[in-house]
Amino acid sequence: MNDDQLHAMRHSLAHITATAVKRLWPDAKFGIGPVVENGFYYDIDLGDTKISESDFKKIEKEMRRVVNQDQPFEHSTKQIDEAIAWALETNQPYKSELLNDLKRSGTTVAHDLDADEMGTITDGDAAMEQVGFYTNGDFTDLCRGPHVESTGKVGAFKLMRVAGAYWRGNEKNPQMQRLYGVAFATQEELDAHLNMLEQAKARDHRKLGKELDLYTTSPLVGIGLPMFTPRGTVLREVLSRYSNQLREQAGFEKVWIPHITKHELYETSGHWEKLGDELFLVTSQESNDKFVMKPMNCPHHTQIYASQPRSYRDMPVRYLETTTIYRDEKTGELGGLNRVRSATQDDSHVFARPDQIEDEVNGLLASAQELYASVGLELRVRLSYRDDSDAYLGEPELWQSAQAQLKSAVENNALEYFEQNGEAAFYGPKIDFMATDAIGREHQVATVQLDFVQPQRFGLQYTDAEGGFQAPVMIHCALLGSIERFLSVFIEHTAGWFPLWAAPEQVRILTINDTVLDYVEQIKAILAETVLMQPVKYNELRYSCDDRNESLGKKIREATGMKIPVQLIVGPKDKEAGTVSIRTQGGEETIRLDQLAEYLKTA
RNA sequence: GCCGCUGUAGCUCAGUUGGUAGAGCGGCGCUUUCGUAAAGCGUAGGUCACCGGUUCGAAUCCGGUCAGCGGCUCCA
Repeated sequence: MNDDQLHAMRHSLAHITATAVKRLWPDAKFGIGPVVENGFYYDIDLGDTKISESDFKKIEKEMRRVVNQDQPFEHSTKQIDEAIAWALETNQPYKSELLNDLKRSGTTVAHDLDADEMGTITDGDAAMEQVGFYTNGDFTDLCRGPHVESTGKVGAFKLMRVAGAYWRGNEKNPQMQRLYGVAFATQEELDAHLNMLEQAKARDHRKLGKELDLYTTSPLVGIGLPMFTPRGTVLREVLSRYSNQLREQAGFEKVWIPHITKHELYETSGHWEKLGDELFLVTSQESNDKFVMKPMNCPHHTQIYASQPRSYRDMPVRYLETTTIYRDEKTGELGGLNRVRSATQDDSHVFARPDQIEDEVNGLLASAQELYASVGLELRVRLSYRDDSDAYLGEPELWQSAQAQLKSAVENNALEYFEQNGEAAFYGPKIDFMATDAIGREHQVATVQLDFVQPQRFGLQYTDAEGGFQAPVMIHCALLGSIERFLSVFIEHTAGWFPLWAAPEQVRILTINDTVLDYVEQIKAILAETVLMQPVKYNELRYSCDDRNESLGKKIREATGMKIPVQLIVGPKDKEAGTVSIRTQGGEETIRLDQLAEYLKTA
């Protein structure tokens, strides 16, 4: 089956869903019913009646009945005014609205329409004379098609969920109920899809976050404000250390800034307008100053740069800081670690001369590549450039040179990339990194952004060789992005089986009985001296010992449940032979105790 | 913020048409000292998310609040 056929099939299922809903609720008013990834949906308004998932059984049953009746999809056309009359007669106000838009503009696509006129009645000249309809059985719908021949030819489907959706995506409009379904050509493909969803659910970072004891939330603290347990904190710190280490090797220096500031900082930077209601305000009982929680770090860092005069010989100046920003996101958006109100960035800012952009970006890209290779995520990048509009600030020549330098750096690093004009921020071009995880999902992670505007707004300078003053270019970069978001990706990518260097608990000794406790002390002495140097330097081994009075089977079960990468099983035989039995995901092996440190360092 | 669903022990979940709670795991105690995914016995845990209403009586019905989940919208 090709994509067009699959599309027709899914689209036909949207009609069949509407047919079934219309049979069950004859007063149903219909919005639109398009094809989406893996399936389709239909927007429905049942007035005060609400469909819930408990209704799916009977809707699906009715859908199957329609499918079994194998009703042909019959195409027909109506004159536009005739069609509008049809919509009024059949009490379908949403269809009527769409038809009026078609008549006026020849399209129903919201952003192609005049916002004021959208959905209003028109009686002028028609931009479109005739509109298409499809009829199956007793159900007729305004539709461009195409459809499969008849309702019997739709493959395997399943209703998935119902959700609120505003008519035409506008929150001022009535909210309809959106009925989602998935559909595939065969039952096998549907099962495979449902299976993939199960898998995704099994590795959901919110589930694993609890099972592996990584982070928690509390209604007393507030939603979107996660707290990290000792295990989760190890992950945060080891990732942050790695990210920082990569940049420290490239000449970055750590700085530190407070988490609140007078709001004037953002008036100067230009963020005050832009971030508006996303800012957390902090009231001072001592002064009249208006303070805010920092929603970003760059303005603070500019003030460190500005704290002393700079020469062109000092450039570039590179600052690095892992620190938390606060944004008051809409509550309905928050959840897990993906979207939070307190996000920790492994942030860095380079203040560079324009001719240094390529070298600096080059170094950052190399760091990103090393980091993502270590965590096993595949990267590709998007280069976002300006277009010809005047929405961008900064000299066009500077833009041109900077964009060329970015591209050159990307090519130099042999990164897979694509370019988009018109996607740059108003203050500069950027590189966004997309990482593909183990089950094929793509996530936005690191970014490298050039900034021509903030240096100007803050009046940053350096003295050039002729004794004149020049404005530096800022290069913003976060390799992990937000540590919280990165962790959600990392957890789901690894399904909680972190690589040895990152695992919160790397090694657990499991004893078979109490006769080996003295031997365990010898093993612990070795582990205590073992320090991993790759990929993170000075990564002291994190280990524990389960010497409880429990069966070995149970200890293995628990350690495996916690996804401890290396389990050392120690019994009388090992003690006698001077060995340890190593159990990993890859299998079991026995090595001599004097080989243990080397084994772990090279694992 | 809006719509829908959900909220019972630390965890996973039962709980009939309304008659003030139950299992497994986990915890604790005792016994057992065991070789690759759950040893045996005993025992303690709950203001059924919270607040209010209906009722002789509410985990159960109704309303509100909070939180979780799925979407919409917003942001990139």
